[in-house]
Amino acid sequence: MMTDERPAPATGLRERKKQRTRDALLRAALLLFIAQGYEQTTVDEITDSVDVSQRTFFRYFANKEEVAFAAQDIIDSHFLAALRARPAGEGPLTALRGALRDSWSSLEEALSEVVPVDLYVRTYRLIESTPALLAAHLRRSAEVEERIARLIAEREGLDVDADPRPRVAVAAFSGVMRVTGRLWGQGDDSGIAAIRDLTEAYLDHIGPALAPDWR
Amino acid sequence: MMTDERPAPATGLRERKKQRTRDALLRAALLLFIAQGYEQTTVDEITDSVDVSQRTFFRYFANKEEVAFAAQDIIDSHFLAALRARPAGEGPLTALRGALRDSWSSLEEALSEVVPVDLYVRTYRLIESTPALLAAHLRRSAEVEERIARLIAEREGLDVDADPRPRVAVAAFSGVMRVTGRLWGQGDDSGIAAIRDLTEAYLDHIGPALAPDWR
DNA sequence: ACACTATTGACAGCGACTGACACTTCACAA
DNA sequence: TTGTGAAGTGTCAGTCGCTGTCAATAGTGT
Repeated sequence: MMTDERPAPATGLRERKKQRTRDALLRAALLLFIAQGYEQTTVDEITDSVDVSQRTFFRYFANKEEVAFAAQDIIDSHFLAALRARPAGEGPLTALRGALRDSWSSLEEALSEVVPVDLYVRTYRLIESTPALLAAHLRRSAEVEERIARLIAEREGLDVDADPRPRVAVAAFSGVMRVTGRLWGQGDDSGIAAIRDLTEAYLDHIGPALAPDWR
Repeated sequence: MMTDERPAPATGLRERKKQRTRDALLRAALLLFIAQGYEQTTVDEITDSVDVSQRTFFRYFANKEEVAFAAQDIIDSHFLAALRARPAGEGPLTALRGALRDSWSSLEEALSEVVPVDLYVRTYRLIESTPALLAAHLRRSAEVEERIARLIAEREGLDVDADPRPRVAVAAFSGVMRVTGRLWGQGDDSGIAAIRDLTEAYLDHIGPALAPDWR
């Protein structure tokens, strides 16, 4: 659920052991999901392949869904961090686009510490094509949007609940990102560069698309 | 799941009986959801209070969620119908706003044939505040958005997959509607007029919010 | 009145998830 | 180094959403 704090130095043997089982569960789950589909994979299958009890799985992940969003968690907090790092002088949309660029560039590195990048890409496709996961994804995204809106409002010294602009801007921005994310998942080119360029291109159309007349 | 066709004249006694059990299940479920919360209500409770078997419930509704969206179904198809009815000459955003107006005005009547309006309002609040239902709501909305985008593309004689503008425009528009829907659910004034005015006001901010600088 | 078939109830079973409790294993201090 | 407390885990039993099956019942058209 979007951890903001770093996992702490991990001192004892106990900690390391925990980390290892969590990793094992995560990878086993994602591989199984990709191989057989999300709903076709039972929690028992996951835990059997890691040789822990089913109960243990639910001690690490609140539910079966959550394991599918481990990578997305990182991406989201990565973006939020990038946004916070943008210079205060920038306008809202400039900051958002800048944060997008920044987070794309350093993403692969941060991501691969937890999950191989190509595994993430295939997981993302799975999320987009599995109704239950897509629903969870959208709900999570809504939470992130709210946080982004608050950040933007803060940058501009506004009250989110009084001025509509922060939420409206973020809604438009996020809407475009949803569209490009979906298209990326459906398309052939699954590289990080592809989604980045696609998003940039679509963001450029946000102005023209809102013109009263397209002709 | 978004019925486009009218329920047909309903001839036989059999049909009427079916309709009655469906209605009974629907109302009983919504009342229980509102009274005790969605997750705190079991399907058995619903069916017991209508005196049918649990199996019957699942013959009328694919899952427990679905029953919560019966009203939303009507609203969505109502809006789509309104959009289709807008004159071809209008620009995309004008048509969307027009459709919004049109559907608000005739909504209460169409809605109350299935569910009392105040029951719907309380159900909506429940959806917004119940994570599982919110997720389902967002996924359903995403489907509606796709249909809207296709309609807009059709109006403008464009290819949805080639020109980004239809999806981008709809994404921005829908994003704003999500925001206002959420605020409406949180606010005190739960009348239809309130959400209508709020949405109109927020839509007016979509241009300014996208300006490079807000100062 | 008579077959025909749509609708239902009863029952069994699966999979996600939870609470309770006992057991193992690490951590830390005496 | 050893004893003690706590953290982590496994086992078991149980709830709830949901599905398949099959026999019983109740409208329908002749």
